[in-house]
Amino acid sequence: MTNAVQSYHHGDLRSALIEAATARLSQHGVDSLSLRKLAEDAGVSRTAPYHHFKDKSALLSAIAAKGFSDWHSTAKRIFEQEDKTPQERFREFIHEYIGYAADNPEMYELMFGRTIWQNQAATNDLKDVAFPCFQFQVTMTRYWQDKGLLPNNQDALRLAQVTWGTLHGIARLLIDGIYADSSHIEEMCDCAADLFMQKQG
Amino acid sequence: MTNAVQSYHHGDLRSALIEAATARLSQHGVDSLSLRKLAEDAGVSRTAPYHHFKDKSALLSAIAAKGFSDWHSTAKRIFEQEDKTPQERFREFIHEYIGYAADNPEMYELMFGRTIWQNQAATNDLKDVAFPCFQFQVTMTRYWQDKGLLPNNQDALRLAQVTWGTLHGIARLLIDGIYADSSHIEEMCDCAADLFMQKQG
DNA sequence: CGTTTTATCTTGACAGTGTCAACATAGCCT
DNA sequence: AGGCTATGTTGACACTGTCAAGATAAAACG
Repeated sequence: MTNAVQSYHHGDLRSALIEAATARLSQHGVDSLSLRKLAEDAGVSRTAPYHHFKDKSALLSAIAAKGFSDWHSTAKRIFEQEDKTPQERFREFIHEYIGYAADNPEMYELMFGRTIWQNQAATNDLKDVAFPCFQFQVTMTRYWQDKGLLPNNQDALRLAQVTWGTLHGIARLLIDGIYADSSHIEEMCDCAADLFMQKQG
Repeated sequence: MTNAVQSYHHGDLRSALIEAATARLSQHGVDSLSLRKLAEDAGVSRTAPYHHFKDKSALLSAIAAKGFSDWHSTAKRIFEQEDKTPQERFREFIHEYIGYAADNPEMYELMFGRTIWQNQAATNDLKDVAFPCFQFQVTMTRYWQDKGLLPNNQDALRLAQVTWGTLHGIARLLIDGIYADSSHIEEMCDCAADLFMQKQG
């Protein structure tokens, strides 16, 4: 694609690396993602990436950051649909969340996996994108509490952690292939939604 | 410990490897767990482990199997306390589940992480121990439905997947350090329990 | 008992990996 | 024009999982 003249300086290696990494990620998974292969994909030597990313973790964080940015947009779009009832939006959000995870398992694994979060390894750039995304979960939760969909006697932050935890847990059970397969995704989502909104039937 | 005479044949290398691995696991994490180091710990050459485990994944599966076995016992013990009400046991189970994950993060990560489950990599030995453990979750769910703690209009399997998913998700958010820290574990557990048992107050 | 089979352990080797150090190039600024 | 700095290069190191081929000891068998 961007292969005009093979010059000493690549021109936009950083973007090329992220692009190559994203492609490889969705096809072969996060585990088979090596800096050396990415460098080769970009037509550059093994250690060139180190001039754009501190280490492998930093590259992965950059990819995940883009994922969070995308998901944040999707979440907002769903939440701000004025023509639908809060309950409709709530259900849609659940289905979309699980659907996103099921459709992009490797990206989800990267975004919410321990690889980039453990040992405080998360880049500041990553946190800057991810934290607002988490915060939005709390904002939505508070809204649904106000609308009477979720119990009002619970702290919004705790409730957000629990409801999000539920979605996260279901997503991971699906993705990791643990006692749940993708043939019953919709039923699981509905079951979760029903459970949250018990009082409202 | 088991270091009598340094003979050509170790004697019980398989157990020694699992023991060394379990120790290293809890201290340094699953990522820094190499067959070579384990072999060295056991005072044996690099490739000796291959006579007891097909590959690295098989060794990890063996460790996880022990974890499942232990957890299954704990779950049963909690569930079968005749002197406590179903509701008390339900709450205790939630707290114990999250507590186990928080106290043994590396073991939990191994047991429920993608490392040993992805690509159908799970050993039959592992499945033989893990599946009854999953099934027990369904059994308990059905019981709690009968006792009126959980909604009776839901399929037990789906409900088990959702409730377990919740615990799993909370555990992972905690372990991976994503927008939740260990200082509010109890509150999160209570919030989850309240949410599940809404109708019953 | 001696012999043979089998389980176990060894060294050697290979293809990978992330990452550092030292050096090369080229574009930019003064 | 000259130097600074961003970017790219090769070389090297320590580490990984895993296979192949040979060594040893214990167990099985005649």
